Amino acid sequence: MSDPVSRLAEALTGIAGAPVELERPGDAEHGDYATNVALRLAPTRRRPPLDLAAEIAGDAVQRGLVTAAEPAGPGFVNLRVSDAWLADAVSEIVSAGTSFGARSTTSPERIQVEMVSANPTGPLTVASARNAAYGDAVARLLAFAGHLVEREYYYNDVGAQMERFQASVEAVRRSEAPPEDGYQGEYIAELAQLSGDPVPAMLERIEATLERFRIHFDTWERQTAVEAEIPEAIALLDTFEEEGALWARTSAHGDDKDRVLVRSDGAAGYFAADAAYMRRKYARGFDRLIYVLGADHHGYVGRLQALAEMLGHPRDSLEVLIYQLVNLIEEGEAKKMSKRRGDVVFLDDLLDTIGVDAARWFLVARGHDQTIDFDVDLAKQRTQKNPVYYVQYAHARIAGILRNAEAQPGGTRAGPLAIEERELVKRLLEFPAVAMESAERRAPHAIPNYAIRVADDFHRFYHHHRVLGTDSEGFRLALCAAAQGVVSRCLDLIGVDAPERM
RNA sequence: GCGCCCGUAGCUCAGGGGACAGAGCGGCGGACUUCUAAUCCGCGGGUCGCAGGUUCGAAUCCUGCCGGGCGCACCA
Repeated sequence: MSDPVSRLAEALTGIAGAPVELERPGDAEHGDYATNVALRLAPTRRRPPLDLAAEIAGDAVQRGLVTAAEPAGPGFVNLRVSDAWLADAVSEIVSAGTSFGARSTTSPERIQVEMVSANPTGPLTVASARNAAYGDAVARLLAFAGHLVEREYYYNDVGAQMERFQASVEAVRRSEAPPEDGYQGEYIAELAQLSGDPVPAMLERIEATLERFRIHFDTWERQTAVEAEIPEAIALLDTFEEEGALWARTSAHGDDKDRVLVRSDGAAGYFAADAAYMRRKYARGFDRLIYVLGADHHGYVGRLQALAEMLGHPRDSLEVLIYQLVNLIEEGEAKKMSKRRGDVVFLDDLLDTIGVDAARWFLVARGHDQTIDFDVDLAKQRTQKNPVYYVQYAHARIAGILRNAEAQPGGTRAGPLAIEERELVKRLLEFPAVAMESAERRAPHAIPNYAIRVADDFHRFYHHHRVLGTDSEGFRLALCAAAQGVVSRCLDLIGVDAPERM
């Protein structure tokens, strides 16, 4: 896939003889684009950077790639593109439509993203919501980049936690107090109204919440189904017996220590289920497995990678994406959330309060390596200040213009492009690189960040220039259409609506 | 003790080798006969935790230290 900027970079690469990356200088004096290729090349070419820069600049202008190019600073090449180049770029964005910036990968893979996977012992909390918002945004980015992505939810349908949960519901049904270490909360009482196993009902509720959060899971995997295949998995592993237990020699594959597969009491350990589950995933034909886990699970990375290797798969075909936790702030103090204690914020409550758009934006807009302090009381206020509305507003404004337009986008412009027009076009042209890097780094927060910049440039353009009824109407309509496409794509990549009206 | 993450403006955070470090919020002051003022414009605000190192160049990479968060089960 190509776009105007990467084609320019490729052409310059041909001139320089080394990969050229174009950046947008912070200072307008430095032109539209700049490259540091001369600085990088200087040591190996044994020439002063500025000489090289001058040479590259000269060639670039001579070959008509840019209208101006000059060496600058310690050895940058500053480039200026023509209005015509930018206008052509706008048409290209418009005609590319929804595929602008898409399919950036050169090697499409079949990828499974396993995320959320919260035990069905209660409604989803804001902690799981971050997992969901982050994991789904990564999944969307990967799909946009050209991969085949499936989302999976894994849950325990047996085990101590589940028994406690079921016993808690049973207790309420018998009008008794919940067991010690049991679960409390209104939802337990609600489940007690129904008959039978509360687990399927809880799962239905979780799925409904996730769908409301605009996340659709392709598959749901149960622990019992996975556990049935433990023997097949163990057969593939390097194991040894010690003190009556069966161990996997994960330490030979980079893990800190070996892991128990079968306990001395004969019961299968959790790691055995991990192994069986992973074997099953690979057997289903995925090229890449992505696990989305909270920071409290970062200790799993080593053992999961070891497992992948022991099962005969490349270590890097398995990725564990770790995001930092969401802290609840109450009266200025961080509290660890506990579902059993009941001091949690449920995702549904958050959505009732601030809505899906603000919630998804809020949870994905900061880096996943950054801990989020979630202040319940501030959530509602914060929503009014949420930049998501700033971005959505840009989209709605454009929709309004296009609604009122009688002419079709495209066509000529009158006179030279205004500074606001040039800035907006260049901003839109950044999108393919932003989307690609965001996908490759599994860093979806770059998208909302970029979307703010686009909205910024659009609002500025809007304020300074009228679209309809001007001599440049055709071009400006195309520019609006291009901006609308990029904004709506950005919002879609993080699961936020792009409203036609606000 | 060991491992992972974080420390950038009053607050919340971007920036992950390049040219004077950015945004939002908050503060102050301006702009609506207009395609949506949920907008725009201006002002103020920073020893990029500390100390070394690598480099032509470090907020960015390396080492150590300080501070904060999260983990280190034959639990699930």
